[in-house]
Amino acid sequence: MCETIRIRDAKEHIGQKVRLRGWLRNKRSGKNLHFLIVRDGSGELQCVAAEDSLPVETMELCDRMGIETSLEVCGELNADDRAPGGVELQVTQIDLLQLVADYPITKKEHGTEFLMENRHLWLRSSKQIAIMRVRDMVEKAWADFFYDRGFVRVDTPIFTPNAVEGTTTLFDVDYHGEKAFLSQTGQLYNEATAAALGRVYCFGPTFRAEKSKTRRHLLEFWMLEMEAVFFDHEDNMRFQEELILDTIRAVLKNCTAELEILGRDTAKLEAAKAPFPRMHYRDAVKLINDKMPGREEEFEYGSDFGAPEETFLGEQFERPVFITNFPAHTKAFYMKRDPDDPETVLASDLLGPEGYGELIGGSQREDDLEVILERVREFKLPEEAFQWYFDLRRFGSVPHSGFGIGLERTLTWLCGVPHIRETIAFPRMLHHMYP
RNA sequence: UCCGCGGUAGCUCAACUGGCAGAGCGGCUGGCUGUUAACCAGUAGGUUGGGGGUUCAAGUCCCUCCCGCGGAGCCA
Repeated sequence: MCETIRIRDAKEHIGQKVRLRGWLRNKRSGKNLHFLIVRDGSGELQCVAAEDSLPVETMELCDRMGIETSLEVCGELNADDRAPGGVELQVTQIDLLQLVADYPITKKEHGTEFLMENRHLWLRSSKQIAIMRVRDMVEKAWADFFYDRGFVRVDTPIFTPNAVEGTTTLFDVDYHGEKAFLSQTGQLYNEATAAALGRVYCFGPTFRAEKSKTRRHLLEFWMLEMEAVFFDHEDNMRFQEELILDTIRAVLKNCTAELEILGRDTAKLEAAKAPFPRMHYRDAVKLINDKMPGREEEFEYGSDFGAPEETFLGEQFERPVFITNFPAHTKAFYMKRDPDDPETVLASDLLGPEGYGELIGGSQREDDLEVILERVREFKLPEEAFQWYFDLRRFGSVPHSGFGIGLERTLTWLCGVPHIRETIAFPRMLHHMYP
C-alpha cells in the first residue's frame, strides 16, 4: 500500500510510489501507451500507462475511460521533461470508481449558452478553477487587510424593511405577511455598528432587481462595505487606494499560476500604482465633451455617467481613477455636501482601467441631523422608517466615511475576464437561475 | 422595457440571388511506443427553436410566439 497524496504536492514525492484520487481530465492514447491527465482539485498530473508494466485488463480499461471518469491511480512519480509540469506518474495500478463515456464538455470550443447550462460541470475546467482560486485569494486578502487595520467584521441583515436608494431596484419577499426586501446595501447598518466599534465592515451577498443585462451586472453579487469614524473624504480615498494596491499585491504574489492560465497581462495590474488620479466630476464632464470619440450630443452637466462614459474615463489612465464631487441630486441622500462646493457631494467612484467600470463607490456621510432630514424629504423617502438612523445623528454624531467594493467587478478586472458571470460559481442573472 | 444579432447533428459552425442539409470536434470501430486541445482511416448521428403563411419547391422569404447573446437605462 502506498501513500495517498494530492497532486499539488507531487514534486515532493519524486521517486516514491504514491496514490492519486481524482478525475480523468484528458487522455492521449497509443496502442501500447496511454497518457492519462488526472486532476484531483489541487492540480493535474500526467500519468503514463504502458503495456509492458500493466495487465491487459488495465490497458483495456484505459481504452474505455472517457473524460471525467473518477479513479484512483497508483504508481511511481518521476521527473521527466516530456511531461507537462516536469513530473509524471508511471502507472502500476488503476482502481475505477466510475466509468464515464459521454461527458458533455469537450476539448473544443463551446458557446456561452451551452456552458452556462452546464455551469456545474464547466466549473471543472482550468480557467474556471483559476478564477475561483483568485476569488478565494481576494476574499482572504480583504479579510486580512481589514483585520490588520483594526476593523471588525459585523455582518448586516439581508432582509430589510426599507429601501435606501429607491424601491424599484429591490427584490421583495413576503416576510410573514409583511413586505420585506432583499438587501441592496448594508451601509446604514454599518454606520450604526461603526458608532459602536469605530471601524467596521460587512461582506455578503447583495441583491439588485434591475433589469440589467450586461457583462458588468449580476442580480446577486458580493459586496464588501466598510465604515470608519473620523475618516474624511480624503482618508476614505487613500484607504481605498491602499486596499486596491494590497489586493493586487496579494493576487500577483499568490496567484501567479492562475493568472497565467487566464492569460492575464500582469503588467496591466502592476501599472496600478499610488496615487490614483482624482478627477472632479466637472472636469470629467469637460474631458468627455472635449475628447470622447464618436460623441454627437453634448454630455450634460448633472447627468450620471453611463457605461460608455465610465469606460472612456477609465481608459484615460493606466491606473484606477477617482471621480469626485458628483452633483448632489445624482447621489444618495446620506452623502455629505462639499462645504467648498455645496452643489456637489464628498463622494467618489473608483473606475477601473481597461474599461472595467466602477469598482468602488464611497463617500463621507452627512453627520448633521437637520441636513439629513432635509435630504430625506428632498428624496421623498419614508421618514418613519429612518428614525433609528437619525438617532445616529442625535446621539454623538461624528464625521465618518465609508465605501462599498464589488467583489465580482474587482475579479473581472484582476482576472481580465470578459464577463462578470465567470467570477462567481453560480451567477444569478436576468432570466437565468439554472443551475 | 427598448435597440441590435442569433437559434441547423451531442458540441462549434457552413449551406451564393429559394433548388439533393455539410464539415470539424465528440461518440463508436480499427491503426500507431512519448503524446502535449496527440495524430491517421472508417462509421453512426437531423421534425433546420414552436406555430402559421407565400411558392412547383423554404434552413433560406413573410407573420407570430419562445429561447439565447450583445448593448442601453440603472448600478457595484
